[in-house]
Amino acid sequence: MPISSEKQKVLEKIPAPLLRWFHGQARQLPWREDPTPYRVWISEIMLQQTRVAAVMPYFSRFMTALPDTAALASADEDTLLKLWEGLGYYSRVRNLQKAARILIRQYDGKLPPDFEALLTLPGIGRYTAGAISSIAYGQKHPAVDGNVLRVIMRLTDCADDVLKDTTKRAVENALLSIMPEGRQAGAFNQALMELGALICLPRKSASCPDCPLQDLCFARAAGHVEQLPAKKPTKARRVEKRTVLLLCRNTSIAIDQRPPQGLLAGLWELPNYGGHLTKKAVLSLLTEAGLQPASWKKLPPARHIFSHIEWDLIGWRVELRESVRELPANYNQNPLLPPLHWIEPTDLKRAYSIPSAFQYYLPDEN
DNA sequence: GAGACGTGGGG
DNA sequence: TCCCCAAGTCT
Repeated sequence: MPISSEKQKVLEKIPAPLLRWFHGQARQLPWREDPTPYRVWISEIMLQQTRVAAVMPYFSRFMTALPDTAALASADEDTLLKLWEGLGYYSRVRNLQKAARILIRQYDGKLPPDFEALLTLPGIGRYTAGAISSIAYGQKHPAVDGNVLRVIMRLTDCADDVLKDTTKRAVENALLSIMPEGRQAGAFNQALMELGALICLPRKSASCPDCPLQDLCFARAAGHVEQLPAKKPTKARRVEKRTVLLLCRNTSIAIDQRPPQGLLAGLWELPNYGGHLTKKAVLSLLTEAGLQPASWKKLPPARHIFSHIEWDLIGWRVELRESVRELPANYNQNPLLPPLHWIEPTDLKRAYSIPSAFQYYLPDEN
């Protein structure tokens, strides 16, 4: 039992000062202006593991391009990925469309108000289902994200591992018993998150003197604020050496499309290979594919950090012979070289989604 | 339960 | 430079 009855009593004192603070200090955010179910849904998906500042431009653009579930359900893959390019966790946008198609088929194109029904939709887990049902529909259901976890673990001076599902469930239960009904349910959830985002910040960044709940906070009283929330240490990410090729032919460059599953699924990329390839190795690769290098330039090394992988990158810029107008018919039979698409750099920006992992080797903008 | 899944900002 | 982390979900 992570939260004693004594602490549960204190939690009961939270809603009033918290809501008062929220109504005075809440940020004006695009999705708060007109919190329709669709807008709340899209914003919540974008906000998963992603900062408000990063989401802002994506949200407006997305809402303009795909203003409702019908538009989302019928959007083509390229449009979808382009709208998400740079946001990361690309399965989110695929799930968004899967869910939209389900909504069209089963729910008259609308988000259902019930937590349980929302939970069945792809991409919607307990947090998001709680957020949509409370914010858009005024249903009394908690929405426990990283902010809320931090706030509650501190208020109750609880050192349970917040990465554990049982901890999250316990917090949901504690909140369910103290949160208000109706319209205020959504405000309460947002207020908790807002407090975590603006005041009850991680580690040394916490601004306890500004906190509307400072007098109710057990961690503050015990001097434990900086140590909470507790998390099991993260495992080191694995390092992968890769070699990126910037292949140029006249004004065009070569890109290929990543497989539909896994890391950066379906996004476009510069051709790249495991390991750090020597010039000789790249030469034999290209020669086997029937391509004729004319000039070479070694590009500076770069490091790209994903959540679970680290790419240790080197790159080669290879100018192909202009005389090679047509690619050899067998080039895409070469298992070493993926099917290449030769495109103008301006078209790349216009129509293809490229993960930021390749930014270091993309031709300069101008 | 643990690992896959991105990116960029801030201390 | 390095490390933490941000409105999580799926397998």
